[in-house]
Amino acid sequence: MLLYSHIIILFMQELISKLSIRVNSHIYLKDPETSDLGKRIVDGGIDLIDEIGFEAFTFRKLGQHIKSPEASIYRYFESKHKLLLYLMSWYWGWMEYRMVLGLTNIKSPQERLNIAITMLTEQVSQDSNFSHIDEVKLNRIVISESSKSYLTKDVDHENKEGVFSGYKSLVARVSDIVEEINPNYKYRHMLVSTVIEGAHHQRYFVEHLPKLTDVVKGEDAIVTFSLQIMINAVQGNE
Amino acid sequence: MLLYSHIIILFMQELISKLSIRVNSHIYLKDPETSDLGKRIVDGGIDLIDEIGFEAFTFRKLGQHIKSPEASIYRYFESKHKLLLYLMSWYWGWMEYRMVLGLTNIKSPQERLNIAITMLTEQVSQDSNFSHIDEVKLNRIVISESSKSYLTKDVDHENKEGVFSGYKSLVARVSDIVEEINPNYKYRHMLVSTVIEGAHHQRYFVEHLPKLTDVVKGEDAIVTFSLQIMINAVQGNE
DNA sequence: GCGAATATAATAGCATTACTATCATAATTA
DNA sequence: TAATTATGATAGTAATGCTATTATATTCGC
Repeated sequence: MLLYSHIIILFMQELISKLSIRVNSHIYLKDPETSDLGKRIVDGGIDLIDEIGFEAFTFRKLGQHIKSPEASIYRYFESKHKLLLYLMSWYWGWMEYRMVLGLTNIKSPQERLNIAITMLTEQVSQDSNFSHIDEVKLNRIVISESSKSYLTKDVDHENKEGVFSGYKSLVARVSDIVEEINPNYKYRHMLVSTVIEGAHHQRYFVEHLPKLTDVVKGEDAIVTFSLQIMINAVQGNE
Repeated sequence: MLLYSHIIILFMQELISKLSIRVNSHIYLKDPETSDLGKRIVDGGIDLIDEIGFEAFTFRKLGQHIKSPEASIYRYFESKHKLLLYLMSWYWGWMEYRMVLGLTNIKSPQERLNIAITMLTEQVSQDSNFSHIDEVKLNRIVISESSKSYLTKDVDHENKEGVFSGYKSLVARVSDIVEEINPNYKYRHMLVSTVIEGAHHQRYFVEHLPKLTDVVKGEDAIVTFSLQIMINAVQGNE
């Protein structure tokens, strides 16, 4: 029986490794998943943004990094901002995928919420199922750069094109679990997006502005804190 | 008696209007409060960043806006990033000042926490006490640009110079109230910074990504939500 | 296997940005 | 009134954020 489920898991992994995360086509000019250069742009982009930060990152530098001309990169992405949107969108798509898998067959909504929030707020480790992308570096980029993907004057236009739908869909999915537990709670989307964004900020603060956070020995304080906030809010008396 | 306190308030306002918010001297090359041009740079900067956003904002455009040469602005601030730091630092200094005033003579720590969180999360209205700065516009800038002031590769260095001390001191002050109410709560700094940042993000979402938040008729949902999170966490059973 | 289409490389160029430098003139201060 | 200091006017430079052009690979249909 144990062996049998093990085989199923292997089969699923085989299946998953051939799947790719779908990213809204308005983000790119040419789908980077369809070519070797495209993948090198994405991988190299993750590498370089993680290393030097989004402000210092340029397509010229990326070109040097992956040994391809700057102009070739522009055939895939209009601007570095669009590349960032691509990375964020890929990340949320990947997260949602993992979450759906992690929640299958879990009946209790309380347990589902626990799993979802833990997944969203814990430190990410490498996922071998999605070949070429380094999820650990990507997670660091999400932590320090994701706000910049929507805090711009183009948000409204980009939002209309659906570039944030991956994130919104994830938030909606978790909010639905909250609703299942307590249909009277009025702020479920607020709660979920606050906890997700909050956890990212706190991870950044731990590294760079420790006075703004709390480090507790022997536990992942950010996960514990996030779970507490969620549970207290959903089961709250008000 | 009522008239007497009214006179005291007028006297205090008179006093305050002559005070100015102290900003860490590492942020500027020359204190903008000391000259007419300096004030025009700050005011015009607030105006223009609010209008076109921080990405599109340049010192050349600011020069045209305030009808002074670009090079003159560089005598006050090294870069537009430093100007942003200045604005954020001023804002937090102003907030802390208002908070201290708003909390004087309030004994109950619960009530103090309520007042502090309401102040920090509600929509800002014009404060005539601090002459030349438009606090409403500045609050919009804090909402949409403040994350960019620390999400850079220079954080650690800038943090060492004390550039973020205004924000940290405010967070510490509110965290102290939390400690007063429940000294066993382990995550007070996390809680406070999450709620402040979270409220800003939620205000942004209401305008631009409404699917990520909840709008409730007849109340300021962001303030209510923030207060609930605080109270639940501090009085939480865990 | 060959020609046609398509993708990439190599190179150039151009307007804007992010500054720095210089010098003249105005305002302040000793 | 001279000396200092602040501002204005103007220039210049390296890097950024692109677009364009042409040449060379690579892939695809037949």
